[in-house]
Amino acid sequence: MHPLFNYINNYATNLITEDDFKIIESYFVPKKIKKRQCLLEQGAICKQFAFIIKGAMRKYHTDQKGVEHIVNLYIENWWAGDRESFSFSTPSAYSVDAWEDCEVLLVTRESVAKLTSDFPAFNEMLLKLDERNNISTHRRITSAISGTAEQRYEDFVDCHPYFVNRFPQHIIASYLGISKDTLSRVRKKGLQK
Amino acid sequence: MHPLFNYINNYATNLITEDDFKIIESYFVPKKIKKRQCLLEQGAICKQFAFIIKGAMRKYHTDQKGVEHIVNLYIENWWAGDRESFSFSTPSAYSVDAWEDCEVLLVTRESVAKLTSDFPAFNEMLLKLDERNNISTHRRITSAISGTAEQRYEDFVDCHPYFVNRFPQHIIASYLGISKDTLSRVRKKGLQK
DNA sequence: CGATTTTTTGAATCATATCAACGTACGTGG
DNA sequence: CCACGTACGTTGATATGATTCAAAAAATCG
Repeated sequence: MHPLFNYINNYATNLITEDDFKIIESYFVPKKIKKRQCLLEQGAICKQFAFIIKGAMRKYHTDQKGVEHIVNLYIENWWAGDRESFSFSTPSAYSVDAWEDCEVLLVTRESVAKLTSDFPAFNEMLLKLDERNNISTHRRITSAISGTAEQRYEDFVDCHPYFVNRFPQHIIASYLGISKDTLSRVRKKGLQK
Repeated sequence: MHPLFNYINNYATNLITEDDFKIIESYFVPKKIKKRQCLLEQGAICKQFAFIIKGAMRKYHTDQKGVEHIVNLYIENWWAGDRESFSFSTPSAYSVDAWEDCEVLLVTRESVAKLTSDFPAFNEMLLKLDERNNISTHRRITSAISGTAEQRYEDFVDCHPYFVNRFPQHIIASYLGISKDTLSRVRKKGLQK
């Protein structure tokens, strides 16, 4: 079955049929994104969200000094994009690019609005997605403000084991807000236990 | 007009009438919470969310060493509670208590479900609230992983000026994940500019 | 295989935490 | 109105965890 079909029905209580899904699917535009290619560039407006069928992506902010800070990591069955820019059509503070070659489905804000009103299941999915997102970012903040580098890495491994072997350490370090050198030492220390 | 009435219509596009609001209001239970009194205790299940009419509250996590980490601050026209525990009836990792004497309106999960299905405006409000929350926590994470203590305090003042004179510095320091001593020094430095 | 990316490691440095002491402000009860 | 306690803020000295930088080692990829 199509990953997006499963994804929607996974979240919804009023399941969609395969016929429904054909209509839903027609609102999405398939695209291949090569490694390092951008879906969104900092300063631009996020015109579409991407549902990842295959591959891995990252969202990052480049500061005044040119340093990239990884804000989110994404793999299959995740949505990639900048919500603020997408919803309000404001210039994004983030870039999104492919870390691996990707296959994604793109959807515009207008399509989302249409799908939301036509398909209760789609609406429900978005709701739960938002809820889940809220909860997980909340946890991430708790970890970020209260933990040491070591604790934060442990929390990360607990919450996102599927990222650990999918992204290199320096990317994960940036995601955690610590340096790659520190992460290397933290991991070494962890292994000795 | 009632603050909650304004709040809902502020977010909704299909406004509610005053008659609608009388029904909506009937689902809420008014309560006064004295300073330092808990709405939710860590380990308990969050049975209700509080809409704050008057006063200020905080949410915090107490770690193994007994140190409190402030996770959220709330004032008038904010919702206080732990979403994860509220939605999934799991023990909460957080406590919520009153920092000032408060007047709140309590609502249960069942009432929220009923209100959501009966009043599209209420549903819409919750959606936008979630969206707004997602965006602001996202910004907070960006600030937390990429900035120095000084930058993080500046971001905080930018985003939440109304908190600055409402909560003491040691509370704000904890919210930012820095020590009260460091915050004191950061502020001193800031004044000299 | 060579080229590139990623990881490791040590040494020096820096930012922040910690601790303790003191100063200040505020509110309450006498 | 004063005296006291409590909470809050500031400050210096010191400790510590994390960063930075540079270099080398290891892994990955075409």
